[in-house]
Amino acid sequence: MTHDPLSQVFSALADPTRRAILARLSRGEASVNALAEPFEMTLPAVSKHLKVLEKAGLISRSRTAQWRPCRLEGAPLRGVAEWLEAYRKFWDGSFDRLDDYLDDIQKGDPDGPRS
Amino acid sequence: MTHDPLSQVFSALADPTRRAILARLSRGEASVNALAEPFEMTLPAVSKHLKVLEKAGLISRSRTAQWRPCRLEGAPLRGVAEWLEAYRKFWDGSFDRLDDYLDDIQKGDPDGPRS
DNA sequence: GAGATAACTAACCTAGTGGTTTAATACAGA
DNA sequence: TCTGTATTAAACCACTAGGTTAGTTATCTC
Repeated sequence: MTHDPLSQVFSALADPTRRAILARLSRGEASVNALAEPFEMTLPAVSKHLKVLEKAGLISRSRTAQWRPCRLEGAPLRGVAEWLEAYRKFWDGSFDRLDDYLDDIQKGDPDGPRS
Repeated sequence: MTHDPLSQVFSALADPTRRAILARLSRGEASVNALAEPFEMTLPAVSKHLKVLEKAGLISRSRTAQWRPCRLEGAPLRGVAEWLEAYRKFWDGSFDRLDDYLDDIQKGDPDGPRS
């Protein structure tokens, strides 16, 4: 895997188990055991997922006795949001009519539909 | 690996070459050769990246003679935006985190912070 | 100190990814 | 029909990812 930050974040999010972990953490800190409970897989597997999330900056871990509670860190998602914003016009329905209009008046544009 | 749509989209976006291809396509349709030109890698490698993007629904391909022009399809990004929106309060400083957090606790939604 | 509990590491397996080279396919034009 | 161009397919390789089991470390409690 390429290790530029955005790629790491996208890669971390490309797994439903890890997204479920983030969803759980969005409701508050949780221990590894608590996070692993809903899944069929073993604890080391969950531990690996957590390491992926941690390397992407999406979670942080503190230490309380033998527990290492995980906390959601949303900051990397800002990069995703910024990347996504550049493409908003390609998926946001409220732009559809504008796109149609531009397509209409730009028929035959050699550089493409929206150059 | 996982074949749920959102995972496929995130996975497709987790590669800088593929994101660069999307950036290029955001300025209009392009042939495979044109898309491959900025990269060091061989043409079959680019062709594979395009296949990944196509399976994720992020591009479509038409046929004009021996050319297979690619076009950006933004629809799958809406799913990303919706997923991301649920976490906005964790990265957008303009949100009042405590209020949102309390709202979510009261809803007791198990699937995510705001879904 | 002796368990019990929480979490991690190590070693391993299978399958997938990203790249290559070489060969095949599809089409345009002379 | 032959040739050049655009693109994909096949076979292969090194590396990574996601999972397992078994063993280790850290800490609490008795």
